[in-house]
Amino acid sequence: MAAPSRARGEYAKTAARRQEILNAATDVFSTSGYHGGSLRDVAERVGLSQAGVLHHFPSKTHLVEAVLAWRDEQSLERIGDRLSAGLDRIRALVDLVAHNQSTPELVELYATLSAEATSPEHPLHDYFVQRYAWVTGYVDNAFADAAATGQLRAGVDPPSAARTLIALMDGLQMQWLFDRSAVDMAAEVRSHVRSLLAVEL
Amino acid sequence: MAAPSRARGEYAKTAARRQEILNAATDVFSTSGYHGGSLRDVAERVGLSQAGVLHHFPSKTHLVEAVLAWRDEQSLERIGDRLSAGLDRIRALVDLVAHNQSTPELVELYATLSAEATSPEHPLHDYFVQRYAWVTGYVDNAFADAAATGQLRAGVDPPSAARTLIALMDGLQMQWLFDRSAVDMAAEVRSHVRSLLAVEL
DNA sequence: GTCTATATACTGATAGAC
DNA sequence: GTCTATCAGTATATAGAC
Repeated sequence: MAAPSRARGEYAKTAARRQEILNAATDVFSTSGYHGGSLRDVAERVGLSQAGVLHHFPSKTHLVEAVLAWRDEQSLERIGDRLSAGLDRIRALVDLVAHNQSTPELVELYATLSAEATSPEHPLHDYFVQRYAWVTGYVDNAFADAAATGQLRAGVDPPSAARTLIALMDGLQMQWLFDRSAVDMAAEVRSHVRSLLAVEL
Repeated sequence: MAAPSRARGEYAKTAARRQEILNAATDVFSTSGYHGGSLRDVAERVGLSQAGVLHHFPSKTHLVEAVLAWRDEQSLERIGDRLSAGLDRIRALVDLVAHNQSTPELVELYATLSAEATSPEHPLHDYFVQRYAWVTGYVDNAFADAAATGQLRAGVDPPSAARTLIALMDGLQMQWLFDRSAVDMAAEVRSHVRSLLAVEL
């Protein structure tokens, strides 16, 4: 069997470089959005030429998609132990909001890109359509589980509760991005969730 | 007294042209944002050259600021009879949400621009900081009035209720922009407000 | 008031040397 | 894997004719 022509260390170096680029790109796209951010900005931060960046990611669109894929993977690792369901899932969500308060950069990334992507021609439009569908379904299932075991206050409709909770989270993020001392996102979300439940959170 | 060198009709024509440009600019900035939208796009829609547009508005920043000033003026005319206070103010807000459902373009304009403007270097950053401060105070006052007359459910904190209501509205708009059949913004807002009140809305 | 022409700068992407 | 050089496209803004 022919061994690969490069030693293992070379691959690791490439992977590390890709990671550096993804980090820099997160910075750039979160502050300037997709349209406003440039490959040259990204390249400069990582000490590479613009063409150097395009060696690792063949286009700007590929790059921004890779950023989101990587960040989603990370979020899933945080939340995503598969046992979580029902109220546990809601608890994990509240914890995620609390955690987000320590990563304004990521919050800004999703807020900025998703707003840009409401336009159907935006390269990330389909990504965010799918993302919203997935998140809504995820939370809806959790509330439906809770309802089935009598943990939901009377009159609370799971699908509506899901839409509302996600909307609240997104909207609080906007206020928080403009003034981080103005809002305690986790506290507001926790208090809202409590108002939906018939049991302790 | 020397009369102006132009007849009244000339001024009216200029004002009409400015208005055409503002309409076109609303279109462009709402779909592409500030960074993504270009003066040439605006000019093309209104049948003018790019330099022609810059005759009426000296820069892109002036133009987008004029768009927002004009739209704010319109919104204030809708909501803004000065007698509205307390619960009436909240009712007017819910009505505004219902009305917004017939103007997706405007909803998109504010959603897109405000997300872009979270970055402090964005030309609209200060505008949106002020806007959020004003809106939050406006709603906070309404809830405080309601609390003082016993119209608020026990345990509801006016500042928190204000932040939460605004967040809910902003967040619902995002979901609605991605899929207008997925959310009934007015219904969700109305139902949320009811859960805060000790009286009928 | 509107145009054409232009200055200046920056964009994403490609070609090819090393 | 990274570079320089470059292309073609677009941007905002200005100068000056009409």
